[in-house]
Amino acid sequence: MRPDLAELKAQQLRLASRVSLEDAVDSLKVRYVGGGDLTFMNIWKTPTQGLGAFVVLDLLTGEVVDRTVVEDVVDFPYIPTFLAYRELPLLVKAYRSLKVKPEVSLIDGQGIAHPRKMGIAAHFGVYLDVPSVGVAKSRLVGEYEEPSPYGTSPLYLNGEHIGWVLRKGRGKSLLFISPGHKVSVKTSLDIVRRILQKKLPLPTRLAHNLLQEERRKRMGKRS
DNA sequence: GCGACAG
DNA sequence: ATCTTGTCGC
Repeated sequence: MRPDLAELKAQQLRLASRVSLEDAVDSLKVRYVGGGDLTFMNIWKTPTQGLGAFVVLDLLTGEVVDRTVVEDVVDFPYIPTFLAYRELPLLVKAYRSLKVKPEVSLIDGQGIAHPRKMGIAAHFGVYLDVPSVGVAKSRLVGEYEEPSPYGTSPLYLNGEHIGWVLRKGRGKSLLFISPGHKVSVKTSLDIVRRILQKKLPLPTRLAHNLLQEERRKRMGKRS
């Protein structure tokens, strides 16, 4: 598959103009928070079989109220800044199969912390018109000062404050947080801080665990 | 031209 | 992202 990157770039710019950074969610009142993630049967191969998962957590009771795993062929390579074209279809499929929809979705990857302000979390939010937040384990773009242990520092892109870098614990594990859609820069951080567990927000971590579990089940049945 | 580059 | 558990070091 030879993607037309110039065309996709133009599409990202069009979508970026539709992002809203106004809060449709209140970080203190939000009850249902979702986490979405993907895994691949063989990441070295494209196309390959992929699994997508979504978990919805009820912050009031601490219980998981819904979770789904879906499967499909993924036929788009990983190209930096075009991650959504590889992962969004499965993520959307997983989201749509939920019975209980979250009020806000946390997506593995960047929100507006992207060269064209259209990371996968922003793309997801605009595409479905739902609130979303990007949570990445490493940097794509932006400048920041090293956060002190247990601290947070702003992430800037061309002088604009577009997200946060969070350091959990004394090691050097960082978390890059930015709004996707219908969430402000400030609220994106507040939501994540409310549910941070170890290194990742709990719903994201649960989706990740669910996928690893599901992945090895299916690997055994097919080789 | 060179390096950087989410998952 | 995957291969992979316990183990060494601050």
